Amino acid sequence: MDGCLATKTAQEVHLRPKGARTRERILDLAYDAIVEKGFAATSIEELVEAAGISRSGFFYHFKDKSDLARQLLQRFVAELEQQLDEMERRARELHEDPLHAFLIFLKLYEEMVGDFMARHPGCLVAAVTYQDRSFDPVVRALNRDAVLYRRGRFLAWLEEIAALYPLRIKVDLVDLADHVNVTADGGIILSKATGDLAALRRQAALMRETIRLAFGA
Amino acid sequence: MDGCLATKTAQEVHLRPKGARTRERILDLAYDAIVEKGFAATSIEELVEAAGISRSGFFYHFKDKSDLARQLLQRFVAELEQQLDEMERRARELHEDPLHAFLIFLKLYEEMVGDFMARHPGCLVAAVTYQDRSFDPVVRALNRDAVLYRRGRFLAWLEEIAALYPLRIKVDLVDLADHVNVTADGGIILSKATGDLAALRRQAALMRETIRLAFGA
DNA sequence: TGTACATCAGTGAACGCGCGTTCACTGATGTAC
DNA sequence: TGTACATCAGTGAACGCGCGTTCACTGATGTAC
Repeated sequence: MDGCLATKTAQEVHLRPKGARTRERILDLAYDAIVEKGFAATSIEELVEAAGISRSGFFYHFKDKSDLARQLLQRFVAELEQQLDEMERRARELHEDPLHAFLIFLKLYEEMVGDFMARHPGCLVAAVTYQDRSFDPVVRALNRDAVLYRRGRFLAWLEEIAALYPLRIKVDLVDLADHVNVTADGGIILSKATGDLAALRRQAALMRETIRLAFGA
Repeated sequence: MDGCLATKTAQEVHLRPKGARTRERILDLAYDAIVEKGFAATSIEELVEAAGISRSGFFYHFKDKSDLARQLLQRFVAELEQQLDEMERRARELHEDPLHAFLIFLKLYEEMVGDFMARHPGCLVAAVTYQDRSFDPVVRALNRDAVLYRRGRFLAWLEEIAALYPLRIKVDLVDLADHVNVTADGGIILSKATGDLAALRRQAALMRETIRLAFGA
């Protein structure tokens, strides 16, 4: 979850072959539309119209509508993981101690979600999760694996911390790891539902505070 | 959000007029379907087939598909508020002190979400929020107001507490109030995405712990 | 450098299906006198 | 208690539209010799 937070890496867009550019444009349009109104309510017609190609041009790039969903989620998950990797790298660089590094990471995370809502209409993971049965089993499995992977990422880090700092509250580390994702997903829903775009960031800040307190820092 | 957590009050079902019973059955079926695959992907055809009536019978009970959404959300919000009222009443009854009453309330809340996932496929508020543009403005406004109402409910209680107990962490009370909802929504997404149905309850327990620590109890 | 062929990135027309919605009608139940 | 009428809770057939998908074709670009 929080899966939600990847940004577009639009670099060197003009050097890529034409077909890849069109494909990316369709994926961008599909992302926004799906997160706004759902997968079933997003028609191929509206996407190709916005992309400026014909309906059959779509089927040159995607086998069918399910294929669009699959490619979309794959790209999204890859970009997010890359971004988290980069943030973890920077945080670890700035502090040797795993707890302080994690708190720096969460500060970066907070900043990331800060402008996230300003740029994105929502979170693809939440959208997929909430229209589960609209997607084929491959997409559903992809989604589940991505969530579990992030759980594992944070859990490993938290175990490192717990080896050095005693936990001050009665909580399983798995749940603390999930809490990072839960805050992002729930925060995005809160922001979307209320229209208070800054709410997500404030929830991320509260989450960071919770982690800090959990280890008594 | 957490809006998600209402249960059906199926009492005296046999005393109500026939039409009302059919209408309720359609609403129940629509709820499950919408939360599973989304509003646009849920067809009137499948609902009436499952309900055992004809397609035109549907339009006797609902003006159009938007009307179904409106009635559904209205019923859902009303049931949830009623349930929260009841839980607050019981909690306040068990302890005079607002902080301890709130912690009792959160324990009840935790229990409620505990079997929630076992009985429900998801949360209507999250579903509506994530297919925002599939719904008409009335439904969207209804959704926003319901979320803000719950924010207000928890905020008032937290202010009562804060007048007696100093806050131990640097957080706005509004964000702490939102945190209750955020945990529910995010937790449901986590549970749905991973298939780990107990995850939601554990997140609720963590949230309670956070509130407890925030006031240094 | 020129020609032959292959691949890329599409077009345009057509398809059948399922969807939301309407409309004229109906049989069962409730109510007034 | 019986009859007249109204309302309730639907049925069945038909509608047009938009959707996802297919198919035969094409003009531009890239590659081999």
